[in-house]
Amino acid sequence: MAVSRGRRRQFDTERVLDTITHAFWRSGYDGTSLADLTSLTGVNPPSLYAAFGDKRALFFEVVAFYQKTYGAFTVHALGDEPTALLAITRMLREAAVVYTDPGHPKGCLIISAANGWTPQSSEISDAMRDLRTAGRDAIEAKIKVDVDAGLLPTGTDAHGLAVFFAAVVQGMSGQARDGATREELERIAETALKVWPVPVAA
Amino acid sequence: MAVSRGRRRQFDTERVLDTITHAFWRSGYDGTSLADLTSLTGVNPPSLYAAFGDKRALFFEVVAFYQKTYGAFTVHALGDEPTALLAITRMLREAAVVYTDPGHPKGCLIISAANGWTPQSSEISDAMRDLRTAGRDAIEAKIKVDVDAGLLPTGTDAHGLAVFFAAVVQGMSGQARDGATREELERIAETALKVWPVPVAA
DNA sequence: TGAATTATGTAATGGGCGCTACAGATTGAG
DNA sequence: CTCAATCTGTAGCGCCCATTACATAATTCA
Repeated sequence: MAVSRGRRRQFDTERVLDTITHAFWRSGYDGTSLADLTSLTGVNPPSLYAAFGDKRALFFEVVAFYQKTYGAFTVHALGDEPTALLAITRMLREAAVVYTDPGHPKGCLIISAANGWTPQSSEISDAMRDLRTAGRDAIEAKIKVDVDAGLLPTGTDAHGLAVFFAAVVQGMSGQARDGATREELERIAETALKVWPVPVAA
Repeated sequence: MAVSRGRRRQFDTERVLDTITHAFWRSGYDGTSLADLTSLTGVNPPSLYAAFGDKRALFFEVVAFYQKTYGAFTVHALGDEPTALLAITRMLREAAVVYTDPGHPKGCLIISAANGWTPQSSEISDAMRDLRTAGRDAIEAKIKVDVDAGLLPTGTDAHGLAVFFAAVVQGMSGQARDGATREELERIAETALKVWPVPVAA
């Protein structure tokens, strides 16, 4: 076993994966062709297939890469912050920054890159929808913890709030793709936070 | 001149346009093929081209039809209601109903059917983005009227509010396509309305 | 030095796409 | 009844797509 016997890979896998991530992020699953990827990366189809598998598998690798990098802020916000309010506040504020970063495509890849259009991408859009639903459920769970701890009123509708903030994030991604600025997205975030069940401390 | 000289059209144009609208609404511009449309309507490509022009022109006819029918509620809400609060309230509540109506695809066609994926649909997605921007500007104008009339505080950020509600509508459409129910969308609407600058009368 | 193994580049495959040429069908005008 | 005009169905066009067969280059093991 040990290390590589035959010819060595001529390209940097992570670098190529990053470039491909940008392509899928900008143009979506169906809108990105293998020809696009080879012309962007300089890597020919057989090498891409050997390294990542077919287009579907390649896209899932891209999603995993995206979740570890550009999209990691949501998991970090919900995981690191002590309260639901702090977590959601941080999540929305960082979304405003990331979704409008000039260094990469606008918005969120998981929200916009596959939405169930063509039959061949339906499996992929189902997976993306599941990821979005999981994010929404994570928000709901974070709120419920605070309700149970007495930090939020007993009658707080955790599910309703989670759906609301999930919609706000989805809307921020859409607005960013439509050309909204970071400042505009931050305004959306601050406005949305006004609905919080208890007064927000200054 | 007067009426038709040769063979008469064998299909009901409005009925076919409605069916095609549903197809584009469900599967998007790139995800809907001419073969799909012929199999759904029973009308063959040459007849479609004679009646509507090429795929691009057909889609624009679909958008016009959508705006006159399923999507008319936004224009009606902003045009008929006397105040910005009433207009936006009605718009969001009707969006919750329309976006989850089981009689047609979920969400909003103008928000979801063309988002700038493939090069051949970039002109179309540009047009859709312009329609979305026009809607956002209409909300902003409606708010400004109330600010000028003294119904809202002088310092009210009309643009910020408009961007926020545009994002909420966009998010509601996305949530609907992800499977959210009418009740969940209504919850989003009621929650969003809590951010209104002055207390909402019961 | 060979032989086995892995990666690469070229070029092709079958399939679906938007679109249309063409012949036949249907209608009104004369 | 004939002709011109319009619509319809069949069948195909060229193009782009994801995917891969094949020969060749690079590398390790014996």
